[in-house]
Amino acid sequence: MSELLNSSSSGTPRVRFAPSPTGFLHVGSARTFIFNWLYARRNSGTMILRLDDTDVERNTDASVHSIFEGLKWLGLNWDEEYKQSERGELHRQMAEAIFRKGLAYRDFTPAHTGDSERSGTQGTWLFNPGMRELSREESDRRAAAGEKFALRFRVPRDAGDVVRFTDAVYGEQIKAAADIEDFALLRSDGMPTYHLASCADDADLRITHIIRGQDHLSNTYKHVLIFEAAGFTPPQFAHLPLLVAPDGTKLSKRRHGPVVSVTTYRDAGFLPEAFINFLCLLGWSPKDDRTKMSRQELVEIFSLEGINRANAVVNFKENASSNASSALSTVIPSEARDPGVPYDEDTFDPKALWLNAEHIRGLAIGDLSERLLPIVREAGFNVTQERMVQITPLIRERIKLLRDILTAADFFFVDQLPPYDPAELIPQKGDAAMAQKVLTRAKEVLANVEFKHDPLDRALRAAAQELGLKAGQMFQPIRVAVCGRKNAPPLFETLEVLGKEKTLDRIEQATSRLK
RNA sequence: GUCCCCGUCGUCUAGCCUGGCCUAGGACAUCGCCCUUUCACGGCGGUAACACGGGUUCAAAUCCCGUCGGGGACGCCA
Repeated sequence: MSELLNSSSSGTPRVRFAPSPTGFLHVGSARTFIFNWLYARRNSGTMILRLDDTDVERNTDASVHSIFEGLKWLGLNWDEEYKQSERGELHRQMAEAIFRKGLAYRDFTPAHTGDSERSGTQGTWLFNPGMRELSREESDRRAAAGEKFALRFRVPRDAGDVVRFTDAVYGEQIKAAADIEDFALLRSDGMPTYHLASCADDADLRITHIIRGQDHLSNTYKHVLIFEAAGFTPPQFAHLPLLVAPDGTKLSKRRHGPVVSVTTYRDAGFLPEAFINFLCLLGWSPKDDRTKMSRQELVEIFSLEGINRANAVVNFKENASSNASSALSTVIPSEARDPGVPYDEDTFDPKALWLNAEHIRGLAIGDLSERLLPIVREAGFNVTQERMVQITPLIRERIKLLRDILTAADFFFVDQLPPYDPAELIPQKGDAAMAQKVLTRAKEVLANVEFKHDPLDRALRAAAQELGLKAGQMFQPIRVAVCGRKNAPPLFETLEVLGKEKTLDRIEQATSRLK
């Protein structure tokens, strides 16, 4: 019944992402943003970004940058933006209103006292003795005398009192008021706490759906209390299962390293759309067999019903991440990083990698080459756009991360091939002499053939037959001579793109290496 | 310690609400085969899960209870 009233009266949804800028944007936060965004876009709603910067001590500009940077990369936008620190007046007004109704009281207990006694005490702390019962007169007198106090919510204490709400994901939630402590609304310096500020803003901004991490599920009882005390109907809640590390604990930068930071994925060469796709599949399902989905597709099919309740593991390699890439701390701007330190593919969740490769394969050549070009140039190679367009089709199905272009197509970019083991030139069931014979013949043949796929194909196959070799035995030495390794794109296409001059030059060099 | 949440292949998940169509489906990873000039892509196939114990029922992954396991919250942090 209440659900009906709520949804019919709320009009278009208004959702918000409210990070506290105390660190880089991490993957869990990004997912929360995405789910909110998807919900807003799906239902023609409004997406609001609110910086919950109430904690002056811990907020940093760098963190705000990191959040914006991450969201920008993901291509996620928002319609309204607020800073909680600029809305203090609103928060105090709500506190005042609650206090005047007698639903909050002043607590003159000095701050930071409960720490040690709490751990020693059996059972839950509920309130500081003596404060909840203080008469209004005495409370006013002490406040007027300038005594510092925190404002606490007067949680109902009658037997049988309960707080309840319906969560779109976790269903009916009921908790005995006796299990909720008298939480603070205002600190003794007059600043609002998170609970108060958050609720005041959510009410003021007419937020209709609060979609956030499940770590807030038990805070929600307090929020319901605040909303109701201030005379507002609480919004709808939808709590998301947490993203956890392979060890089952909440993702944290300290413990798990850069794999929890969004910019790490960007710098490693993930496609934003693939990364979004991956994140969506953690804790949400389209309920059919689809896995690869475009942003548009996600907007079309996203719904709160598809969210599940169990925590989802981001299956990265813990050791690899903390050792191999600790130097790549995401706090350091990308320019400052050592480009020589490669991202280890093994650190990432294999499904993220696969999805990325899947999205890469789905990209048009022009699009992909445009994304590849800056990476290649940043690595110090001089490559034209035209050339990149030629190379791209040869590696599109061979890379998982954009940065893989650097290792997959290196031989196109350099003048001189890095040293390789001449033994690689020797074909299957052959010897150095055979390799020598192949390369010598190849040189002659290639000197007089048009460097296009079909003529190359015909000429080299014919040469193989002449020499009494299998095609593979013919191609392998040439491939290694030209690419510097056995595993490479198809030979004829490669030769065509590489050109006659470089090809002949490299074969020449290979023959001398064989000696 | 108190309260809350969760528990299907190694991982992400479908199925659970509305018991039978589930000898539990898909995807990634892994293994094998095929395709093939290498690699990759692609195709085909294999290994692999209802945490456990009790109920209820003709019938339980699905409903109930308990146990165990995991996670989260209990701040004048957010």
